[in-house]
Amino acid sequence: MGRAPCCDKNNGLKKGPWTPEEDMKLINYIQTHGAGDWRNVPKNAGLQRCGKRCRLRWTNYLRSDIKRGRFSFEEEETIIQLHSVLGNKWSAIAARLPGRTDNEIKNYWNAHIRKRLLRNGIDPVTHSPRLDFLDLSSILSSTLCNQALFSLSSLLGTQALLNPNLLRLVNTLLAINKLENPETLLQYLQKHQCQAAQTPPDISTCTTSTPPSTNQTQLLQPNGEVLLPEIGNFGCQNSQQNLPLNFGDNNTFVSQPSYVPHVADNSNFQSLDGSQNFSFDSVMSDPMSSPTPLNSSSLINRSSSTEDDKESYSSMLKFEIPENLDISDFM
DNA sequence: AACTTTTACAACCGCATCATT
DNA sequence: AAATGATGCGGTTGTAAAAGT
Repeated sequence: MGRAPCCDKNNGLKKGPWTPEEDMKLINYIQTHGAGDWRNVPKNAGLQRCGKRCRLRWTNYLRSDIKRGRFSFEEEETIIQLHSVLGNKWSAIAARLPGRTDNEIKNYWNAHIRKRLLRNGIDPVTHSPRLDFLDLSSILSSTLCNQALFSLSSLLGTQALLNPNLLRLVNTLLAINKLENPETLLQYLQKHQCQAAQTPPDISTCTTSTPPSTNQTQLLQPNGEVLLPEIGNFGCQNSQQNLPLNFGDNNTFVSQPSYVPHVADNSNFQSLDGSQNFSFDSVMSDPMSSPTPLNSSSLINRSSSTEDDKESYSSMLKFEIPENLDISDFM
C-alpha cells in the first residue's frame, strides 16, 4: 500500500480564486510551521483546499520573496538566453531569476516574449528565424531585380544565393562596389571561392562558428580573404541564424526588422546623423520593459515607448558606409 | 454607453517522477 | 519489487481588467 491520498476529487473542496481570508490562513500557518507536508496543510490551516493548491498558492503568489511587477530588461534578456538553452524548463529558468516563479515566467513568455519573437520572425522554440516569415521569395525577387545580383544568380545559381552567408556577402560586396561592376565581383567570388558559398543552403540550421566580432570595418584579412562585415554579423549563438542586411538608399545599411538574437561583444553603431550611439546589447530585447535607460545620447525613452516604438528600433539601425572606405582595396 | 476584443495573470489539469509502504 | 500516492512541472484554461470600436 502507498500513502493516504492527499486530496480526493469531488470531495467538496473549494476551487477558484483565493480569498484574502484564505491567504491569511495559509500565510499564518506557514509562518508558524514552515512550508512542507502539504498534505496536512489544509487540515491544519483550516482551509477547504487541496494540499496541492495550497502549495501552488504559496509558491506562486504568497511567498514573501516573490518579486512582483514588470520584468526588467535584464530579466527579459536572461529569460530569452536561458530559454534558448533550457527550452520550456520554467522551473530551471526561475531558479536563475531570484524572486520570479516558474508560473510567472511562463506566463510572461507566452504573453509577451513569445509573441514578439514571432512578430519579428523568430521561432520561439528554436530561437532561429522562421523560413515562412523570412519570405525568401520576396527577398530574392527584390535583390534579383538588381541586375548585378541577377547575373550572379544565373552564374552561381539561385540556390547558392539561398545561402544567407553568401547572400550577405554578395550584398556587402555589391554595396561596396556600388553595383557598377558585377562581373568584377563575380570574378572575385569565383577566384576566392568564398567560404560562404560552400555552406549548405539550409538556412534552418546555423553551422557557422562565429568568433567574437572585433571591428566592423575589418573586411580584409591579412591574407587577403574578405571577412563578412561584422555589421551583418549578429552573433550566432545557440544555432541562431544570421540574417542578411538590406542596403537602403544613400549607401546606408538597414538592418532587417528582426529580433537581434545575440551580440557577443559591445558592437556599437552610430546613427545617420551621428548623434546616436548605441549597442546591440541595448536593443536586443524589448526596451519597454527595461527600467534602464539607454545611454545619454539616445533619443529613445524606454519607459514611454510603445510596441510600435520598440519595433521601430530596427529602422534606426541605419549605418553609413564610411566615406574613407577605399573600396579598391577589396577588389 | 454598450459591446467586443485583447491582455494579463491566477488557477487548474494532467503527466512524469519521486517517495513511501 | 510492486503498488500507490505525493510532489513538481509544464500546458492550458478561466476570468477580470483594459483597450478598442
